[in-house]
Amino acid sequence: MSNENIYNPHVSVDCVVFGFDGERLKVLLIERNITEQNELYNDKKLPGSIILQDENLDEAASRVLNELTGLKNIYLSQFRSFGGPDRTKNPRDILWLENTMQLKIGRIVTVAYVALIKIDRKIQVKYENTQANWYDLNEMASMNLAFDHAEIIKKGLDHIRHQLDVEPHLLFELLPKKFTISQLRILNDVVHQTRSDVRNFQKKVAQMSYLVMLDEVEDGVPHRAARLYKYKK
Amino acid sequence: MSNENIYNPHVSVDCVVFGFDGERLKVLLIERNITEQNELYNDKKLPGSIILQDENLDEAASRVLNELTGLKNIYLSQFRSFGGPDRTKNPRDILWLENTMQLKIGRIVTVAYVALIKIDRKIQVKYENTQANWYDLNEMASMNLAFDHAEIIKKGLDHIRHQLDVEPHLLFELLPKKFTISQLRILNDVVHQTRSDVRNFQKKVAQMSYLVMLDEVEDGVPHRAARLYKYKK
DNA sequence: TTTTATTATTGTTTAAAATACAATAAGATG
DNA sequence: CATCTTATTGTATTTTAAACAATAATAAAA
Repeated sequence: MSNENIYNPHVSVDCVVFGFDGERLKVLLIERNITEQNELYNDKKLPGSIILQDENLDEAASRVLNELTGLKNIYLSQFRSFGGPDRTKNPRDILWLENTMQLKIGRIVTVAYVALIKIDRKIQVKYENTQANWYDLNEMASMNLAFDHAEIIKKGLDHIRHQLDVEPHLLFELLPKKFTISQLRILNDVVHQTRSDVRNFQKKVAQMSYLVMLDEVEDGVPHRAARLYKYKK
Repeated sequence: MSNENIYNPHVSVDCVVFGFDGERLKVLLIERNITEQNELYNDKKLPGSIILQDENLDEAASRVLNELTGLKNIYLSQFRSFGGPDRTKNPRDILWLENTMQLKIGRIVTVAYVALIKIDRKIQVKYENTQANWYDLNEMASMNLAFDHAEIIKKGLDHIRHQLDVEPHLLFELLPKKFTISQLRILNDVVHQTRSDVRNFQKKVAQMSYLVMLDEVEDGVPHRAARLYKYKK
């Protein structure tokens, strides 16, 4: 079809965008509505799409994430590709793809990216009928996800856990600009699946020269307010 | 062309296979001979090729590596994809692809794999005109490599360095079945780009319950022979 | 104002791991 | 037997990680 000149329908990108709500890790998903035999069916998918012919993979990921969520200047990092011949075999997915893309779709190899962002960033959808929302990672099991997106999310989570071991500074991408040491500790524990000691954690933090204590405390808590810090590399 | 039914000419796999010769890390490359305007031109490429339509990525990597090197039962692990629209723009590469594949080739996204193997494994090429050899990683800079294979090798090396931090047991894939502690230490230093202390390393080794001391010593050295060990998980 | 409840903040002791450092033993060769 | 080369081994020190609880600050309730 004519779109083949613009799109490369054999390769796509998908973005696994993580956020942190103060207690748990969340992932950003797009609502998908499919009418199948006059029944409205609703499920979720990762922000992703096929690439353009004249576009490298990183550019494609940034573009697609922006088109579907309005997010800009997000540091996306490629972590894995998924390309089994069966990943585009679900009739519901095929139907949706052909409706959305106006293209005959065969096998698609997708290149997956992860990003860590502050959960309060504004999500602004550009197309009607599209909606993007944060979902709890613990609820993935009971959620209807398109294609092999459940597997992609799981692998993405594995990847950031490793990545945050290697580059601990990336943690601060998930926190608000001003945060308390408790927030940092809870996030750290969620990511590493540990329960760290409050005093020992404080000691570690004291050695982080890139952590700047502010002259402010948190607001709106019904008890003693904690001091705020910011990250400065 | 008719091969499109069998091959998926938009996606390929490439294998970065590492070996260790006792002193340095090596990578396995395929010789490539191209006749260009009656001039014979010689360079190297990674073992890799486009995938089949009905084949997942891991299977494709195993198949292609076997076809080009005779290696079987190699643990290949995917580490990154490369898909810039310019990666198949070199006329020499285009010519070679179309001659070899009998296909009109456009843009190809390649999914790259790494493997660690014992350098004494038999390499047996199945096609005439093809040859596979080990090359020193330190000589990459002065070597003619096809496509973006220089970059892929560099990223592959980065990847195994990280991977070996996380799973140190993978080191033993690179050593012969029986090895000395010196060999293990030198390999470890090459991989981590360190110079470890002989005594401290011995101490670490003593705690590795999966290292079995054999009742044998190395052979053919013009000085005191070192004891041999084997790895047993 | 006082009491109560809730979370914030802070040190010390002990155990484990990493580092620095060199003398002696074993075997090969002439 | 003397010499050369590499293998093998221990101790002291520093650094890092882990275990463990009392007091301070503030908000809310009495």
